Amino acid sequence: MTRDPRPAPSESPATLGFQKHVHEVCVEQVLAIAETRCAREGLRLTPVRRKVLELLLHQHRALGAYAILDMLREAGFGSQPPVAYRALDFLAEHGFVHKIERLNAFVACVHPEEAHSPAFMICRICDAVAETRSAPAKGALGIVARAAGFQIERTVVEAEGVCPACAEQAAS
Amino acid sequence: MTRDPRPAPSESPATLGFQKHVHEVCVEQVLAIAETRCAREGLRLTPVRRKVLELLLHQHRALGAYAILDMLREAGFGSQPPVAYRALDFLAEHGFVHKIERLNAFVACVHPEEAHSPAFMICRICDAVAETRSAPAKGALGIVARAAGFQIERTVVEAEGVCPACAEQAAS
DNA sequence: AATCTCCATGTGATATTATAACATTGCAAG
DNA sequence: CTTGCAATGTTATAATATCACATGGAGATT
Repeated sequence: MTRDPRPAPSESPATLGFQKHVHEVCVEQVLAIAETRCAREGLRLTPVRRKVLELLLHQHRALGAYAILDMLREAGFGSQPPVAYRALDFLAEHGFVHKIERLNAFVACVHPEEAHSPAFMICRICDAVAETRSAPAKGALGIVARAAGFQIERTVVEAEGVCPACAEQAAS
Repeated sequence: MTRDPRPAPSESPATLGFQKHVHEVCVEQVLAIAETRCAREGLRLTPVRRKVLELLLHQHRALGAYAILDMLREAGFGSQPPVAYRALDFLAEHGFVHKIERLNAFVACVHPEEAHSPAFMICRICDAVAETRSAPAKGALGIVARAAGFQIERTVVEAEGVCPACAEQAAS
C-alpha cells in the first residue's frame, strides 16, 4: 500500500486553509496562474508536471511521492519513482508546490504568483495542510541569526496540531 | 557508505551555536544534566541511550540514524536499525535530542533542562547545526492559527543557510 | 529464593522514501 | 537536415524507517 488510507479532509466544497471554498474554482485558477507564469518565464509545464500539480491541487493535504506516482501510472505516465520526483522537483523549485519536511510529502501552493516563504499548519488527525506566509527571518530567529553571523537562505516552518474540523469531531 | 564524508564543522574547541567553547566541558555537563533529570523523573538512561546521547554531543551537527548505528556497532551494541531508532525515540521524546526534519537526522539538545520549542540554523556547507529557542506560536503564525481555529501542538522551525565559518571560507 | 511482569534490547525481515546512471525521444536553433 | 539539449522512461540501488517476535535483566510479589 502506498496510498494513504485516511479519508480526505473534507468533501468537495473543501477546506482551504481550513476555510470553506468552492474547490473546482481554485484548481482551475491556480493551474491558469501556473501556465501564465511558465509562459512568461520560459518554463515548460509539461504534461507530467501539469498532471502532478493538478493532482495535488485536488487535495488540500500532502501526498507522498509514491501516492502521486500511483496516480500518474493510472493516468498513463511512466511509473518509476524518478518520474514523480522530477516533476515534484521542478514544481517545488519554481514554487508551485512545497515539500512538507515533517511528512516527507508535498502540497500544492495556494498562491504561486510570486516567491514567498511559506509556513504550514498540519493536522495530525486528517493530514489536512494549510499554508500561510511566514517571515521567520524577520522575527526573533532573524535577530539571533544576524547576531550569530548566520545567513538565512530558506526556512522551514511547520506547525503540527489539530485542525478546526477534527477538533470539533473530537469534542463530540 | 552510511558515514557522512564531510569534515566535522570544526576542531576540538568547536563551534556551539557557531561560537567557540571548550567542547569536553559541555559534553560532560549535558550528560550530567541528563542523568539528573532521568533520575528525578524515573526515566532509564540505559547504556545504549547514554551512548547515543554522548555520540551526538560530540558533534555540533546532525547525524543520521545509520551513522549513529555504525558507531553503536563499533562500541559493541546491537547493530540493527531499531537499536538506534529506539534510543533516538527515547531521547527525542524527553527532549535530550531533536530531529532535524530537513536532514532526516538528529542533534543533541544543548539545553535539555526543560521542555522547549527549538529552532535551528543549519549550514548547508558543513552541516553544522545551531539550536536556539523559538516561540512561533506566539508570533505571526500563532495569530493566524488562532484565527483559523488551529491548535498548535508542536512546531518545526529550521533555517537553512551558511554559517559564519563557511561564509568566511567562501569569501577567501 | 522463586517467579512474575515489564521494559529494554537483539535480530531478521520488510516497508517507505529517494537517487544514480544510462537509454530514448522530441523539439528547436543553427 | 542535424545537432544539441532538455525531458522522459527504465533499471537498479541507496538511504531512511518500521514491524514482529525472541531474549534478557531488574524490581515487585509471593
